[in-house]
Amino acid sequence: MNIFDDFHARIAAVLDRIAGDGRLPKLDHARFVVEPPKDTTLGDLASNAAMVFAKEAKPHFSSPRELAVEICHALAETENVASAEVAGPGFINIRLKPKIFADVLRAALRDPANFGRVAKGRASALQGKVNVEFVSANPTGPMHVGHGRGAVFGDALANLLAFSGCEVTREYYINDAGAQVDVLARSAYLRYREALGEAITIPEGLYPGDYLKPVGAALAKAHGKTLVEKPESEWLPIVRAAAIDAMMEMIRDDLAALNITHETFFSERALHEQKNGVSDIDAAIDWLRAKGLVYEGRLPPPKGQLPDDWEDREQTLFRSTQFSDDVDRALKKSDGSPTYFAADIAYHKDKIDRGYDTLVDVWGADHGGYVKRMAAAVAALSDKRVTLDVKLCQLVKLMRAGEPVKMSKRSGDFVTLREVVEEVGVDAARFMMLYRKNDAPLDFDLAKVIEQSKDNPVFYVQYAHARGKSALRQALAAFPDIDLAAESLAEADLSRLVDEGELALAKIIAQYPRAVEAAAAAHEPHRVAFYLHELASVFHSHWNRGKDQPQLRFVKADDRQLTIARIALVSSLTVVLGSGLRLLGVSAPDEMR
RNA sequence: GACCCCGUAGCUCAGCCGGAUAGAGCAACUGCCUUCUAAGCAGUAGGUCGCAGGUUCGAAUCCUGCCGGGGUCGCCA
Repeated sequence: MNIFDDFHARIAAVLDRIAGDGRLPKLDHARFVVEPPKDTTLGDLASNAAMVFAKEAKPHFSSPRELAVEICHALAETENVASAEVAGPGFINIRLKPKIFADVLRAALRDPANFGRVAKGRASALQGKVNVEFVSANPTGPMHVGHGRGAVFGDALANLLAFSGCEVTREYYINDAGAQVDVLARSAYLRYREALGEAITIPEGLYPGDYLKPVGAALAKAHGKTLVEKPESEWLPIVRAAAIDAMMEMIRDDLAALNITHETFFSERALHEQKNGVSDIDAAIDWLRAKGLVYEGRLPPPKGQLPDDWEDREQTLFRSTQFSDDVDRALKKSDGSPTYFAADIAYHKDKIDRGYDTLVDVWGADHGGYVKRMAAAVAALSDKRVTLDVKLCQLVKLMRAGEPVKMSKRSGDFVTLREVVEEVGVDAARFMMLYRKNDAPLDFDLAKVIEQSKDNPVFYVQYAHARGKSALRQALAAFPDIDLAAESLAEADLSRLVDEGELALAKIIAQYPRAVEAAAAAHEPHRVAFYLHELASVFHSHWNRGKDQPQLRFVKADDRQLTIARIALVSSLTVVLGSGLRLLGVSAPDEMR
């Protein structure tokens, strides 16, 4: 139940009726909004409908206010409207009867799992099949904190979209082709020889981390000394495959520690494999070539700093400029092998062929320069049917009590994601990474996120949930026979909720469906985190009023019916906190210990 | 040189498909614990929304140009 949707529809109906009289043209209802007013004393809902359509209304309405007046008159006749007034240049401010908020609470209590879910067919952006590709860390070592941010972001976004009616696939693109997995293989090979008793030194350019030791040991166990005698061309594919498998297993474990699982793992290497003499990459390039979007040509040298080894040469190019990229992009390296971009084209073509309507790619900010060409490729490959939304996650700066944590990748002395999760816990790690817009840098303070105080938003929101549950326990202690089940509380006489603090809580609970929908449509999970923080704040505030005014406390030992009504309110609060935290992948504890 | 992101309170950031007096947390200051968990709450103070133009009835929000910070810039992934 979304009261904002409800009134959007009511206003749309009024506009249609006026249009039926010939006093307005057919209007695009998506242009106006119904939202909470800036100042809650103005009412419960506000709409800009009359102002947005001022131009269209001009022939029959001398001012936006005049149109607003007519809309208000019509709305005042509809259910649960206490008043509808025009304000300022033509705002429509609506005050609702408390009954509608009681209805909202009942909706939350009767179907806790689905409260806030976006109604089917509501928003066109929230339908169909969506592929969320995230993490896609190279399988060359353990995940670090930056990977973790993209991981948590992608996972929460997938949760949100699934909750909002999309059919969602979580996907991981394994970069298991190219030079760096060969480097991985050579590094693992050294560890293999080490496991056989050789003394090794790891040269510059190979991966020095200890995490390859078990891979070497496993290889030694499986192959004995047989690989030592083979030339690199023979051992490399064997070692590489084993090392990639081991790295992916490690990465999956790292992700599992954050409660993240992907439905699909897609191998880049598979795109390079020849089937009947043709790879998927060849096929994708041919497909584009048939559309006239691939040609042989020369690229101007990059401006600014010219690479040392720049050589002007003819190459295979994709006409990404036809899809508003800045230059056409190379598809083949100088040795004739496909570029990373060419593989990515084949990969995205595969996703499009699998029938997705929307593709979301979650990348690190250092890939920003890659967005335009990928968007161009998806537009070309799908004839502009499929939209690609690339979400760039900015860097995470790891801090400890205000001081940056020193990290040096060179010495292998960097803090892994796993270490962070083990230190602060899944809940804190996830919440803090989502309590920031994805394109803003994030300071992650290891000391602060485990602090149990209101300064820590994770704790603050979880504490609100625990506090709510505590109130339910207290109610049961006072009235051992009451039924705390949500569906029973839904039958409470909610007209007993008349205090302004109680109503304020009900009103913000009523905003949950709107917050979820907006977050999902914008692909911005952080909005849910901020909403929950605000909800918690309203709750803590009301709770504390009970200190000076005992009659406002949730449990009234001398008034069973009032207690049940208030407990119903608290229960719907925990429903919403639980629902929102679940979307973020953060637990909602019944008590804080 | 080009492209992308960012610039909002002392600090960290919300708000941005235009809407009413620009918000929160921290830090500062003042109050509230014989408690349904003070692990919290109430209040005070703090702003040329980087600068300058433009569009509009209306701009933190959209457009243009600057300034500052970060990122990226044939074959890396």
